[in-house]
Amino acid sequence: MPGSKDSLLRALNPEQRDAVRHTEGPLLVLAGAGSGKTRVITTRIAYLIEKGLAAPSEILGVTFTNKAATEMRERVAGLIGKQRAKPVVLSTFHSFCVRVLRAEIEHVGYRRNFTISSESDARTLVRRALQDLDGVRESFDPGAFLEQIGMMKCAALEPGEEPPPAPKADAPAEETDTAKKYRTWLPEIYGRYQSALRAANTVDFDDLLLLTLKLWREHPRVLARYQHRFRYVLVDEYQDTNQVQYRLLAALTAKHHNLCVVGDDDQSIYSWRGADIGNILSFERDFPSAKIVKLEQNYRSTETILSAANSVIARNTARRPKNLWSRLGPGRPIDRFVTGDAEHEAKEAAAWLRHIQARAGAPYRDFAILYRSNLQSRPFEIAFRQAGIPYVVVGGQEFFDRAEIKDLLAYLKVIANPRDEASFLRVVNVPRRGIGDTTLLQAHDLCRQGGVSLGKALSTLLERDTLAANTKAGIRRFLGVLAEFRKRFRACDGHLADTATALLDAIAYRDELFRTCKSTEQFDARWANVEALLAALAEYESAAQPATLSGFLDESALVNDDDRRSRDERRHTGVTLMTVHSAKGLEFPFVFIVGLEEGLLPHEKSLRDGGIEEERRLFYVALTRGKRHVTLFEALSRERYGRERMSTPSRFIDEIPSGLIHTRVRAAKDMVAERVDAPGKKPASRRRPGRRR
DNA sequence: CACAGTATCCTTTTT
DNA sequence: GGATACTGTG
Repeated sequence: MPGSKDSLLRALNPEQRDAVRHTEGPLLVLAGAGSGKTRVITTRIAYLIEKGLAAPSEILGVTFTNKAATEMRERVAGLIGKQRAKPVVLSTFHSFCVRVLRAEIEHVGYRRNFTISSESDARTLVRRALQDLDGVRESFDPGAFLEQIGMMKCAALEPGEEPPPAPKADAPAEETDTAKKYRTWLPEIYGRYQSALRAANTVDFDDLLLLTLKLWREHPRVLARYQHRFRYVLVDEYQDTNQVQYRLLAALTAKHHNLCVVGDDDQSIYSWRGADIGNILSFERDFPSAKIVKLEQNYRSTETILSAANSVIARNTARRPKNLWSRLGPGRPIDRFVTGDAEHEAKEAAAWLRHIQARAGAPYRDFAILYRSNLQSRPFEIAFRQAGIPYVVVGGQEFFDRAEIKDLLAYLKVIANPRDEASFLRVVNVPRRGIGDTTLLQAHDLCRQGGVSLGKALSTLLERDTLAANTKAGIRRFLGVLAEFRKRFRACDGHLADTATALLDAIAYRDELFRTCKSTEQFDARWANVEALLAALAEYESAAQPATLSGFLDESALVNDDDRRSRDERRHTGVTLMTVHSAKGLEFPFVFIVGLEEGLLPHEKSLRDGGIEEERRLFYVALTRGKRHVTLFEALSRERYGRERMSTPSRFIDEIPSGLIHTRVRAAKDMVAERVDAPGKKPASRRRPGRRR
């Protein structure tokens, strides 16, 4: 019977059992790919509850993705029942921090109705900081600053402090002039960016963590409440934690010391987001008396796949040695296809998929196409559609990047948070109200003098009577709408979707959209997006306990479309197309890894930054997603920067013992010849003679 | 002030 | 190839 302690343990191997039974004190579970780490976490949660060591609400399980959080919730529910599982707090770091901050942010100098700034809001803020800084009209890239600011924030560094050294060791790379320029301006830009966020009562993703840490630091009594509440803390994918997350965990568990982290240093693939692989490598130093359990039996992949993966990852130096083994038999060799270009690659993949399907009788959902970057999905979508193969593309932010969605969300944000300047500026003149740059410039000056919101500044301008009649009318209408809907949303008693619909009516957004669209098809598509957002509002409304506007906005900032669905709803019948990053934690009987070329996997940007080991881990993650069979694809030529360019095979292919791979060249002979003879953009030394026939 | 057309930039991965 | 910023014109 599910539920009893013994039956919980019976399903585990000895090491897994060790990990579950060691309940007190710090514990590191080094869980190799496919070794049952989710099973350990969920069983451990169930065990703590069954043994009466903690009430469900005293357990906190932290993950990186919403998907992982829902999956864990479902599995815990499967072990102890839905009702008892409910009070267990299972969420991402970011969602957890939003919860904390919604209740306590006033302690650290923000208002409770703060909004979370989107990536594009953030870019706008940095761009403005750059513009204000006249004298430096060099062409700085806001994104580059944002990236570095993010790195500093993840390391818990303030604007004045020394940025973290580039985390990669293998390429010392002397500093270029541009890099130097960026470095000199970084503190200034970071400082301005941060004050802009603060003045707008907005926080970015990193602030969610950073401000929670600050809150706990500066208000020990607040921290004590959380320490008291969460007797047991479990962390999934610990290898992906950054410095701030590490400190949050250390602070939170300083009282009970019951911190259980599960991870695999070989699957650390988020250093670009500030993840610090050192956290998992030095766990026992950070948390003395920690117990360490290693899980090395793999229950997922064939021996062929595993030995390929093992020999690839063995080339990395910064890792804890481990040796994954499996009892699932050798299985089939890894297949590899050399194709002509991206379109050809996709067609061959479709044909190969059909072939396997016919032979193995596998349903579409058993297949996954894994690529390095989202751009690569297109040709596969086209080829699969042509071949009549159903598919689902996972990821890509697209939906929230649509102009109409950004507009609506900006309206909602500026209604929730009147100071949210980025959102304000996005919608003041949507639809056109005759409020242009000149007016806003005046308003801006007023803001700076008076420290008031843009809305206040505009109404002051109205009184001064220096504006065109048309502009004044526009301002009145806009401010009127904001005031009215602030009131209505406050009083709407959970009827968010209806109120939002009324808002759209009030600003005649549908007409505006129709006016700006070139064709009716385009209009239909874009209006459908708006309706999808309204539907999301309605869904949130019926799911959330108290449904608030802020709550919805938090969710739309932190939860992507795919995460919204439960595992059942996600059970589709198509082939899965996604990035290797989003495949982490998943498994498929048949995995196709595509675009195995130098510059793509490993990605050229990582090559420049010297992050080759992380790229190797990425390839390792991709390989270990496969259960029965893995196929590798590469194209001899690929469009890059809008131009067709020859490519060389990924170095990682050669890191797999050649006896495990079976290569087939499907590209035209002359293309193959051309590649071999091509006057090298890449050094010829990359190619080993005789590998291709 | 609005719009259209041109110039210019970049392109990884995601909470 | 594609999005976004800037420019010049109506």
